[in-house]
Amino acid sequence: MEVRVRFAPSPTGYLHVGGARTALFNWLFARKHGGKFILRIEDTDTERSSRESEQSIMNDLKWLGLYWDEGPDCGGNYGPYRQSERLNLYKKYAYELVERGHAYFAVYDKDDPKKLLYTTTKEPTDGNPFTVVFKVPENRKVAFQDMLKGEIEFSTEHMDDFIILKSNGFPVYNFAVVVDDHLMNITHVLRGEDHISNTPKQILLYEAFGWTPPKFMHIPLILGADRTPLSKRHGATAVEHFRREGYLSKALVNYLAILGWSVEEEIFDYQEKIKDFEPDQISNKNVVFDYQKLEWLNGKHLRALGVEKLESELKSWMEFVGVNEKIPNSVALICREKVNTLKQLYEFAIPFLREDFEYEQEYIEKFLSKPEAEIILEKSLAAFESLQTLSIENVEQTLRSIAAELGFGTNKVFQTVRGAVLGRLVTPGLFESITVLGRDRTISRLNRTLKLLKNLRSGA
RNA sequence: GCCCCCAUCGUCUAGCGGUCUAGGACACUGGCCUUUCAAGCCAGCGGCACGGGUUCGAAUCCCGUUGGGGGCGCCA
Repeated sequence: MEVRVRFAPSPTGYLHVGGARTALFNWLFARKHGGKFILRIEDTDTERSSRESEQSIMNDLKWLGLYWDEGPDCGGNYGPYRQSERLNLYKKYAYELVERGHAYFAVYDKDDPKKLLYTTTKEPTDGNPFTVVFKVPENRKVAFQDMLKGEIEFSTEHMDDFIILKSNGFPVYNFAVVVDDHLMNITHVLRGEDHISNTPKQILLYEAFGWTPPKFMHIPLILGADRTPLSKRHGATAVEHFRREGYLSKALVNYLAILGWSVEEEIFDYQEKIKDFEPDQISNKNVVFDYQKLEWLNGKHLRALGVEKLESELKSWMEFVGVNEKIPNSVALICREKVNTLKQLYEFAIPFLREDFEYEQEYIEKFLSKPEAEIILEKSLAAFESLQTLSIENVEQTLRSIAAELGFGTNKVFQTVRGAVLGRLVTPGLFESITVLGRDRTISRLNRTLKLLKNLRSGA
């Protein structure tokens, strides 16, 4: 039988990392088994659902590379894939349950909807609002095999009858999932652990219909550093935020995969990990989201990128955040050695992009204003003017001999020059930086700094 | 309150009764490298929640306690 799994977000906000992880595991499972990954939008909460949120969730999923085979945008043989478009189905099946004696109508006072008037098994026609309520069998054990946690058993003595169809005609979550998962031929339900206690209710519904339930797997939740549910208080949770901050989607997915899943080599491309994915290898305890490890991992991915890939990642990130600038590959290549995200890389590259870069106050105080600065810069200027082409080797040789000639430490000379050509004290390697800037720009920057130095003198 | 799930370094984990003086990764600390900052390499710090069993032997099995998480909606 073909494996069919689904990711079923409710479009009430952004895609957060928890949802992304659930989606990833479903995607991995489908791909591993050559099955289908379905996207279903659970928009039965008319108050909170929105099309904007649905769209942003789909955008984020695509950015992560978690493409679906069937969904509201691309269709499929089991549509519609938006629950709000399946209302007739839910009504039909809810009424069928009433006919079979597993459910009943609950009628409320139209002036006081909280007040239950009576229950009946005939569709009410008195104009009062009514719901369809599932009748939970008394004193039954409901058990299921969870793919991660083994057998889980509940007793119906702790369960009350529950509404399956609201008075506005919309289904309630527990009912809609069952109808949809069955009708869409879902074989495996991989979802968050917060759904464990919903499972017995759903199984009762499958039984009432005489349907076979899918296999269930409940994935542990992601927590913040203080072990409370991950929220904005702990930092970012939205996938889009990480994108904005300059994380690579491959790195984010890699981190999400590794979070609770132990593998020999931690750094990988999830596309190549499909064959190794075994859902029962996932840890069965809640995990704490570690921002530092994510950043470390992103740095690893960033530095491993090929030149063209680095260029295109940088370009699409800048488009995404609305930065209008062109970073030459030569600059990107030397900057990425020092940073972990595209955003950090961009900020590191700024002094290379603008001739009117600013000087850090610390540079001026600690180096430019020192008496030795002028001679260092003038010597450097003269040296670079006499060089035709720059290479890392001859730049290094040039600067070292200036230090030797003047009898200054290399640190003093290098830092003075570094600030003179880039305005900052923390930059990529000096020799690489100067080589990338090229002879002319290096000379004009040295001149500019020398002019500043003189202004400083006369002003003082 | 009731029901369910979970429990190894700060964090993510390896471990599935003896090979564990508990291994790895991130973080942290120190060293090397060195032109700043990183990267890289090396070293160090640091843990089986507690109490009972079972067993010749327990991080590993059982029970309890404690702790954390989830659920108990005309939310999903």
